[in-house]
Amino acid sequence: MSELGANSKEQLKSIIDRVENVEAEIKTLSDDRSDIYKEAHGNGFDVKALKTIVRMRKQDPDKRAEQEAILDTYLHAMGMA
Amino acid sequence: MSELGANSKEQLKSIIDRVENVEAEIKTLSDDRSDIYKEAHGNGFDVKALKTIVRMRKQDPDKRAEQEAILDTYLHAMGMA
Amino acid sequence: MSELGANSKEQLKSIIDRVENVEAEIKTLSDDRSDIYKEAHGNGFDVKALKTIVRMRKQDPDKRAEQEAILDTYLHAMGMA
Amino acid sequence: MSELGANSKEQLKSIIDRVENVEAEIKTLSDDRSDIYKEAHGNGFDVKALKTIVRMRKQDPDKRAEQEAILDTYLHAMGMA
DNA sequence: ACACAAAGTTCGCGTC
DNA sequence: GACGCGAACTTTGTGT
Repeated sequence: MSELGANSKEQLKSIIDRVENVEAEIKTLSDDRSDIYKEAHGNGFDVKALKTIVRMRKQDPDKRAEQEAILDTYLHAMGMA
Repeated sequence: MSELGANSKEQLKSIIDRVENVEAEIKTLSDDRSDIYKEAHGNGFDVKALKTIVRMRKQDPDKRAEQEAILDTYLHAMGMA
Repeated sequence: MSELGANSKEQLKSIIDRVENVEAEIKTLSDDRSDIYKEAHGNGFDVKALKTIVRMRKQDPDKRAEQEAILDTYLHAMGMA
Repeated sequence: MSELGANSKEQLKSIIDRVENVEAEIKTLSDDRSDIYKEAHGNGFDVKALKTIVRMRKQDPDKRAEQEAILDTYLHAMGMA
């Protein structure tokens, strides 16, 4: 099997290293988020609902309204609304 | 319909705010990672292969722990430990 | 290292085999479901909304109402409703 | 608000019905799997270890495919194939 | 009841 | 823009 050139080898190592570094940082922040939710839960908040709020605020309002309209149409057709 | 007291309301806003802040940071880092892959692609690397490498390096330690866990717990289950 | 008795060995093989068989059947059905959604999509339906309907019909109405109430409270407190 | 025509309404009900049927079958099989593990547990097997074995057997082929994919695509990326 | 682990589901990206 | 792949999130089960 062929060998990698020295330059490519160094490049490869560097890429992997940089990716793993940012992923480690992401992991830290993700843990921070978990801690916030845990604290909120300790203060009596419903975590599931909190996550729903965050998700809704991320969505584009127009897109959201459109999805809602489709869902309503289907719900109505199914006799669920 | 149930109302939140002024304190809870502030707490709620604070929680959402903190979560959105960490998620913004996560987004930044996630974009950084994408950029690294973009650059690597520009240098002739196959991004899919790079991601596979990163994933495998992450799984290797887990895999090793799993192997040991199997031996331990399974031997125990069979009454040999 | 200890050896498994012949009986236990056969039992073990049987267990693994039976589990893998049911998992194969589950996979088949899961693929069938995907096909149904794919066909629905081809007929102009919004798959995301369809899945929402299915999920809602699975939920206990009382539980659902309770979750809705909490969410409404939070939404109101955040000035989103 | 938008209404569904009679045909679409019937189509919709049919889709939901078919999905719920396959999901019911999936649920049955999933329960079967649980029963197998319950029975195994009654015979002295460690369920967690059994699940680990099943999971590893599932991952092994993936892993092998991954190894080959790495070689192929990575060599290609490095201009060696 | 809580925390941790695993399964299943959903979302987004790159590809064709 | 349809599709498949891989990652992220949600939810369910389990052990403490």
